[in-house]
Amino acid sequence: MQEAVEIISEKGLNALTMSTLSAKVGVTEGALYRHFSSKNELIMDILNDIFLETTSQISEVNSRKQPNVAKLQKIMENQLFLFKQRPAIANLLFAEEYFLTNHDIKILIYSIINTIQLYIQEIFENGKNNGEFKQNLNPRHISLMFLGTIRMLVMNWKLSDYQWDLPAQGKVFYHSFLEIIEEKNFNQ
Amino acid sequence: MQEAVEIISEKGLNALTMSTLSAKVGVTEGALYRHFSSKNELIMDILNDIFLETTSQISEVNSRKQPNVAKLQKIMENQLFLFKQRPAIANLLFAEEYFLTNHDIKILIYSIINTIQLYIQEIFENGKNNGEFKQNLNPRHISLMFLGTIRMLVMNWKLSDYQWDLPAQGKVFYHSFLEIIEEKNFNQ
DNA sequence: CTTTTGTAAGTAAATATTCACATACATGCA
DNA sequence: TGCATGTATGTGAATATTTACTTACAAAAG
Repeated sequence: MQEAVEIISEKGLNALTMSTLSAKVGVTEGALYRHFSSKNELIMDILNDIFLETTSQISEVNSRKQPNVAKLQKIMENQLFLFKQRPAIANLLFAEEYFLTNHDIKILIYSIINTIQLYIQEIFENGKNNGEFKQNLNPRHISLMFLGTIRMLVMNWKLSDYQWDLPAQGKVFYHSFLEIIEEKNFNQ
Repeated sequence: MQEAVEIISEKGLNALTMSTLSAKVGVTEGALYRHFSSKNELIMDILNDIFLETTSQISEVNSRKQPNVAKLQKIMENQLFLFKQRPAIANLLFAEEYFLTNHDIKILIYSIINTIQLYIQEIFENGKNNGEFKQNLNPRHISLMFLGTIRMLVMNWKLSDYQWDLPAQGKVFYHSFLEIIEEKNFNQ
């Protein structure tokens, strides 16, 4: 699974075939089928790992005793750092198109993104009740905008051939984002 | 090219092969090569059409004598309507992952998205100078957020199997978006 | 009679998956 | 300790299918 993630990170989803994977691992293709009943199962196992890793990271941040503004920043930071370290994660999470014909994988990606979105929505709800964020925010909408911004950032990053630092740019964007959603009169 | 777009709309990018296309058009595969030297050329020709169509639509809106708030709404409306009518356009524009290994196509997609982004950035700049939008907006950042929101919306729509109306939801989102960027004291 | 457009039948390479067979290793039993 | 047995893991070769693309030849059209 690690080697598969590496292939995707380096050469994209299309490059992940049972042949290239077996070559990279150093076994024959048949050996792979001792551990995964199909290529789809392999991909779904990887996605499940990403699911666990991402959600545990987010829920850890979520449980902290911090302002919601700080939580949000930390989540964005973590996520972009993850993408920087292992671009395959972004490749997989942003590849609905690729798995259009594969129902199970599509559903899995959907539930991952959905779960993340709900976590973030919760932060916006709390921050709104808190008085940290403006009262006219729609938590659901703003959480989707937040994720959309991250996605757009990652897309630009990929299309630029990873020429600039993703987490650093993320920070800049986060401040722009905060600028428009934060309640200025808020005092801790 | 029309038939190709239809295949992508109905069954996704993976379903577009020279074989399926020739069957749909009603000719042999060889005949396709009388008109397109390669599959990549076919895709790039389609992308170029989308480029022209989209940018001409946007620049038409841009040239109107309207508040920038209205321009922005019209552009979002047009774009989502386009995606609704021909989902292939969204499939193609949001498939960087798919074309990761194909440099020319990647560049083309990049330049399309970039051009659109710049158009929108201009609207934000004008609206800011105008007093329509808040003065603390970063036009570049906010335009990417705007596009990211559209993209997220389309992604959710696709993952939901097109079960809800994209332009209608877009309208709702646009109002949420406006809520946070609009200068409330602005009078035409 | 030359150019365009088509066909029919091929190509080689790549794809995921399967098969019969081999090896390694741990466990249980004499 | 020595041997048998079962299970996990590997090999190597083959499978059928699909892929983009090509080629030799024919009709059609200006």
